[in-house]
Amino acid sequence: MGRRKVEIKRIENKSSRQVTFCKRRNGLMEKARQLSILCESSVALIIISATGRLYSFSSAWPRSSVVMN
Amino acid sequence: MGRRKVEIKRIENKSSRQVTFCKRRNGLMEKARQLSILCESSVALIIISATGRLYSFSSAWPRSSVVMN
DNA sequence: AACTATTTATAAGA
DNA sequence: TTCTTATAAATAGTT
Repeated sequence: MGRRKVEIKRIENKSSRQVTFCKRRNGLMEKARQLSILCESSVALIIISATGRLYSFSSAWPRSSVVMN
Repeated sequence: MGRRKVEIKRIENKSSRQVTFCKRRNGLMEKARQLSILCESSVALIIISATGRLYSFSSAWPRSSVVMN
């Protein structure tokens, strides 16, 4: 969704790769949030950047879907 | 993204909630895959439906980002 | 960091 | 229900 259609392969240019990472990471987190709310589902998302930084999202995790031992 | 703008709140109608779950779940998984490839990042995604069915995606998880004990 | 042209996702409809 | 299409949303390249 942009000025050009992009192939899904590693973005070679470092700075545009970082910009894309930031934009798409935010987009993915928001979509995860929306899915959990719209469809009352549980969603967990973990992203680790190439530089080792961690980003995560988790909806509430209903106790009924978790087996307690 | 559709014929109408939708509010982000639980979809009351059961069948349209299921249809939306299927569409958005697929969309989210695909976006997760794209992010991991485009930006050489590690992405893990877990989705559990209201009926308890589990769906997941995980990119390759580089050994260098995992601490082995 | 903000903008906008364009692509992509998807809500309704067929 | 599987396919279509109008429209909303995301985002690639630009400023």
